[in-house]
Amino acid sequence: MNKPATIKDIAKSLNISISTVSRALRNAPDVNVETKNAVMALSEKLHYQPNKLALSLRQKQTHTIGVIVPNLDYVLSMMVRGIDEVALEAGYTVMVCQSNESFGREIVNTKRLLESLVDGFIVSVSSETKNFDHFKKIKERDLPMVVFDRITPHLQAPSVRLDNEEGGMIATEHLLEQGYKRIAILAGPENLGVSNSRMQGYINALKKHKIKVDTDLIFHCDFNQEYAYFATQELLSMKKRPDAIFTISDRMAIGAMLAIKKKGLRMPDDIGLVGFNNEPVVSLVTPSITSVEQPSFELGKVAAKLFIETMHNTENMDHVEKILRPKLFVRASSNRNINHNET
Amino acid sequence: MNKPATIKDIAKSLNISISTVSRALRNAPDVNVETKNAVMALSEKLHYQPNKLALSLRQKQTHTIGVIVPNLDYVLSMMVRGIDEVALEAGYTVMVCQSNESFGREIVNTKRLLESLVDGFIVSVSSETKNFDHFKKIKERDLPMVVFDRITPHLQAPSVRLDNEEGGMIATEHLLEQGYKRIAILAGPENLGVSNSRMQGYINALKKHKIKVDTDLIFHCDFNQEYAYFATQELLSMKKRPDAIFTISDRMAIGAMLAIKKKGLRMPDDIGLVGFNNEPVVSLVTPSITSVEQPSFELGKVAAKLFIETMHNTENMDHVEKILRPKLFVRASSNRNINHNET
DNA sequence: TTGTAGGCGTTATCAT
DNA sequence: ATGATAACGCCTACAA
Repeated sequence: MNKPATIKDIAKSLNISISTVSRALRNAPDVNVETKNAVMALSEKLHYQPNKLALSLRQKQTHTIGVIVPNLDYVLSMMVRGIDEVALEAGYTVMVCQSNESFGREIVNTKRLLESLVDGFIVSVSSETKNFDHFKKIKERDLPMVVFDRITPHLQAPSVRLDNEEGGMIATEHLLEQGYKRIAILAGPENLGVSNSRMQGYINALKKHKIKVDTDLIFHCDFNQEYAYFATQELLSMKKRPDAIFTISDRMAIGAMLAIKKKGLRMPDDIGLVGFNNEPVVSLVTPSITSVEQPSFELGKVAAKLFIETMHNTENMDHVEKILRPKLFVRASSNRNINHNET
Repeated sequence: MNKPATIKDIAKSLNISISTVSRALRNAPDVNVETKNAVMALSEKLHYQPNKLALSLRQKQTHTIGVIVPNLDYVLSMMVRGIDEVALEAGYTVMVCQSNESFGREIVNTKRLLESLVDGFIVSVSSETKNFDHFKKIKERDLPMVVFDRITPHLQAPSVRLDNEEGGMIATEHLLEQGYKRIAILAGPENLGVSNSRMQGYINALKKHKIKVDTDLIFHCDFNQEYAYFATQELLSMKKRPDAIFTISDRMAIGAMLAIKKKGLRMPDDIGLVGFNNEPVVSLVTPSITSVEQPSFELGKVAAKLFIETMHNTENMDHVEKILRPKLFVRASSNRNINHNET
């Protein structure tokens, strides 16, 4: 009872050939009803399950998708859940690897998944990655690959991403509408696409409103809370300090908030603050932080769907680009209207 | 160039037999140095990689560990990283499935992983699970299984967990030392082991300090922020309200904090608050929340190590139980000493 | 309608 | 030191 039953066992037990069993199981048209029933009954009884390894070996596909992500923070783990959901439904299993934002780790993960003979990849590249040769190996094997979230022009592949420019735009315009005049931006590393796009949105918004872009108000720093804290301290010690800060992630917004509080400034009165991602934490802190939401779960689903299309499609789809729209959630940190009405 | 090379290709190309190639590759002792070198060189050139499916099929093991977790929140994702770390080093690949705290989903995941022919399981059971038949199938297949974090007496298997009783104990004693007299506890669902253990620790601490346990101060509610919010509101509207609350998770602590603030009470003066897990969020809110930390990453590593031991060990290890110790991080929400010195 | 045989990529057991 | 062969579990021409 402890080793799984095989078609061979069934065949022997029923005194028929293996191929007949095989046919019956996959109910081929040309098999006698009686034998089919007999096979079905027995396979049921023995809890027969086809051996995936044998199948994969034979069919040369594992029905597995390799997913590589830089980390599993709130946003990405939601995206992965979206991917998982769609993949499962389509009969695929998902293998998730974290690169921990490390280039080396990303290479190792790619290699491991390639060795695991996944049928294709859904990838979000690490912030450290500047060389893309390891991904080219995927193409060389003719495996489908979809990039999502952190996309890059260096990779020719169908992609799914947020309209980060619009995200930067609506965040900045919101601050302008609230009457803020000197809006600073805490951007991420200079080579990171999402960061640059959000910053471009910020610049576009300013231009649209005929406001001169002041490069002193543009700050690049690492993608985390600590750096944002120190960067904000610098910003706040300028002779003409900004009266609002837009950070391109919520983690950075938290860092900025700590620096603002330490300086003794109040939000939204003295200074406005807007983050990005709309993670749960922004509504837990005081004041709650306005943030740009991206439809992460949905984005993951779209990525998986696109992958499956790509897989079933013979023609090249590298040019396909799905772009989802962000949405602003206004909260206390930047809302002068509401706050004035509060007790 | 697009299909991976096989030993067959190498053999043909070198005009030697497949088995010789196989031996050379795994550098068996009885193979001519020259041929070995030739094989090595060519396999290098062709980027030969053994086909894992074929290997697995042959050896009847996939070198894959199935991991089932109720969710991927902060604590569990750290644990999974710990598992991953050790597993990788030992040559295993990890397949992670989330049950989303759902019994049905847990069954499906078990089934899928079983079908994927994983070599064994590392499991943390969902809060909804009361029937364990699906896990018994694992045993029936003679596959090793380690349970971690959310363990249960219903499952006979080696286990790794936090000393939750001690966690409840140190949290409660800390509150007592800070001078709090009427300490309430927000516990989780009644059937959840971790919850009961932490509560037992709470009770033990009270008993140790000769304080009568008041069942009115023991509140069971769902494991999340919202329920904790409402439960706290109820607690605070008692005629003799508690002067401290110990919640068995940080999420619940946040809920409690919101209710406390809404009621206009101040922490730590009017009321003390201690959470559990030491998630990053507890140091971001105001006031920061005292919390019991569990060594999650370490716990994951221990679980994986135990798994590998179990796998390589013929004798039954079901009785083995590894217990890690918690540590209290004192913060503003319960620290009357420090806070009195603050401006 | 059913059975035979070959193959997916690998290793292990025999021979040679 | 090397080769032929069977086997892992399954599928699919092809033959019967």
